Amino acid sequence: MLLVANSDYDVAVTEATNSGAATVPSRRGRGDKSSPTIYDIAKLAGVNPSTVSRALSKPGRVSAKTQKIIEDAAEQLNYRVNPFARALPTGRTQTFGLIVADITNPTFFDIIRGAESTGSSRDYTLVLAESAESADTEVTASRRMLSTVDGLILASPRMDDEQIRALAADKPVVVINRDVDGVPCVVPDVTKGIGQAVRSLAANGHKQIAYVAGPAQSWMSARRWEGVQSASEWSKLGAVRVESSKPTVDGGRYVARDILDSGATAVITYNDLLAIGLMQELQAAGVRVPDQISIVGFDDIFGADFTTPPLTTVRSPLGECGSRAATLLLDMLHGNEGPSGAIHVDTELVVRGSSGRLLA
Amino acid sequence: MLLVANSDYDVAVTEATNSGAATVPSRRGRGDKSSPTIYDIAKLAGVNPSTVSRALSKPGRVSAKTQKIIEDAAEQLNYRVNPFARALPTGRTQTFGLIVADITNPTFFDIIRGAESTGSSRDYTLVLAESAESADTEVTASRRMLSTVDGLILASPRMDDEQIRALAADKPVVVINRDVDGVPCVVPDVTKGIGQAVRSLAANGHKQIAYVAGPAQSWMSARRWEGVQSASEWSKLGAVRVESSKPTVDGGRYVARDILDSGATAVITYNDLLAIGLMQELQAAGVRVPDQISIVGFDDIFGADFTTPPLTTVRSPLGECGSRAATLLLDMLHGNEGPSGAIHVDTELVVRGSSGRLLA
DNA sequence: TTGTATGCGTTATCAG
DNA sequence: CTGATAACGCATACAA
Repeated sequence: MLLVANSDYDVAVTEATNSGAATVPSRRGRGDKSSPTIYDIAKLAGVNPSTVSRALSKPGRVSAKTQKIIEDAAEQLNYRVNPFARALPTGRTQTFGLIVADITNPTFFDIIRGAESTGSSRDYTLVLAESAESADTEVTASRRMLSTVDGLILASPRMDDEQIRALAADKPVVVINRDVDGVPCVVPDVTKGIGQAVRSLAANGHKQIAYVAGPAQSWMSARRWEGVQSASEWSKLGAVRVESSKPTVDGGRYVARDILDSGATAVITYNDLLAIGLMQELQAAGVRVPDQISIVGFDDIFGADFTTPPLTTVRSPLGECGSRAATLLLDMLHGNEGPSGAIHVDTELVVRGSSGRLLA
Repeated sequence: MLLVANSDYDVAVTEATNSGAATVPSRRGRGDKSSPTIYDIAKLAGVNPSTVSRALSKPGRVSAKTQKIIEDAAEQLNYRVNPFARALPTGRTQTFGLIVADITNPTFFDIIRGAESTGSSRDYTLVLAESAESADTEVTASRRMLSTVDGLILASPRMDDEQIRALAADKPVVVINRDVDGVPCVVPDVTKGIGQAVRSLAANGHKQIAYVAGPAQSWMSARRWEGVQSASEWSKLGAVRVESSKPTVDGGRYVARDILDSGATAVITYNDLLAIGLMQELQAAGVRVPDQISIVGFDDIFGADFTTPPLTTVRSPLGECGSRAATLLLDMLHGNEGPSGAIHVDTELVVRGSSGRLLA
């Protein structure tokens, strides 16, 4: 399990000047080593610990005067709340979870980033776990995590709708990259991006286009295939679907043969990794990209522009998805009701060098 | 803050069969909603809660018979310890921290991965935080985190030695990618990899080689420059140092002009990002790689082989560094003394297409 | 508005 | 080997 620490959660500190000698405020009872508690503050401020607790957690439930006294004392002692002690009586942990299929997959990277940064800006700590691409470990990881966090974000979950709803019944849950009925979702609308991609391809003389599919259980892969089909129909292009073994660079390499056999002159892949592997293999076989075959990836991950030619891709605003999911979740944690339908974010085509005019 | 969840920390569960109807074991006093505690187990097992605690935490401090009874009861109730409640009296959190400069930097990715996986295998949860490349936020983040975790790993820290030692005085600390006196360190030994790189360059006819430096505060960048210097001397090559504005792809682009002006025909960069940006810019200017200029990166990050030609690079075993740092830290947490000197791991040259024979 | 008393789930100390 | 009981640090009903 991995946890991303937010940066707040303690009283502002102006580093009490190391003034003179022995005025070190005496710590608690036993071994000096431990950090100050609300009891120390209470003693120093001349109030009851419970008042300190109120002053530091709830705002405005204490007189402005004592509020200031307490804050000053806290600052002077360099006080920080003990998150564990706080979590015990309240049940709230100021923490939310995010489950991804693979921590090292750059696709999830931006999601993580987005979720952690908006979480952090609202004093929440992100707890991260990966499912190792397995639906089973995904549900166990979720279950386990749910007992430790205040809410949960599921990114491209592989488990089935019913299991997701079961989790959502326990604590607030938000899903990314998939539309689950009855559960708040943030899902990129692929139609715009795919539409742009297919029209661009058509304008460049392509007649037959192939879609390299992702994992069978991937809800998103299905949506993307649908998008490619309908856009192709609209643009009067033929569209064929080619299966991949796994959504990785290697998976892209393995699929090169099938692409060649398909007769397509342009291909859209489920994700950028597949596109990169495919392009490498094609080029290694002497196929010129984009002169002979145009390649369009999906997501615009880190490194998509490292290739030669740089990869044309349908950018999915992963960072925004993570960020909006976190916002949604945090709002729910603060009493707001989740939205009824799914929240859609736009995708857009990023034209780089791997797609272009078909040369006879 | 980000936290990577480990996968254990609960009693094995065999999913009590949904046998019949109303035999749901009654939960605690009030609202049914909460999870079972050791009190529930105690009641069900007919023993005292404290005995349950002993049976579940310490091994062998309870009779084999009651041990089994308790474990069975725990399993039946689907019991999981409450980490917060446990942390309170013990101070131990089964958690360790990792501070990196930038979560999205692929260099740290493998470190994170390595640390989290070996941590997880020993029932520890990784807490991750980033310093946003600032020494100041780095030390505050470390301080804050130190109060929440059992130990800390610092990856490529920017703060100065004294601050690191101060942290290490509080709780176990391990440093990666830097040698700090008096603190356990895991640092790649660059001499081997750089030696291989320079000899390979020399063998390919290069006479003058440039090093593109990283951030001024980077301890590692200094070591790498030293390595390049001494290896060049040994191979009778000239070596010049070129400064970069920032250790990113863009930083690499900006430095292209200086490289051309330097007269070097081969360049080794502080990291792969710089190498990739440099290569892109050079190629855009019509320079052929590696025919006219050879480029060697550092680290072998994700995407280093996406480029054309694929990047030759000195691989730094980042994953192993993270893993060994975690092992070290966890050992220290379990009473073992930290090693006296730094632990060194080897680097090695990965020859790909961006380096080769110099064509007149 | 503030103080008092109690509980959160677990471990640790002491008896028995 | 096991049971009672007091912390751990904080929050909260309730009383003042």
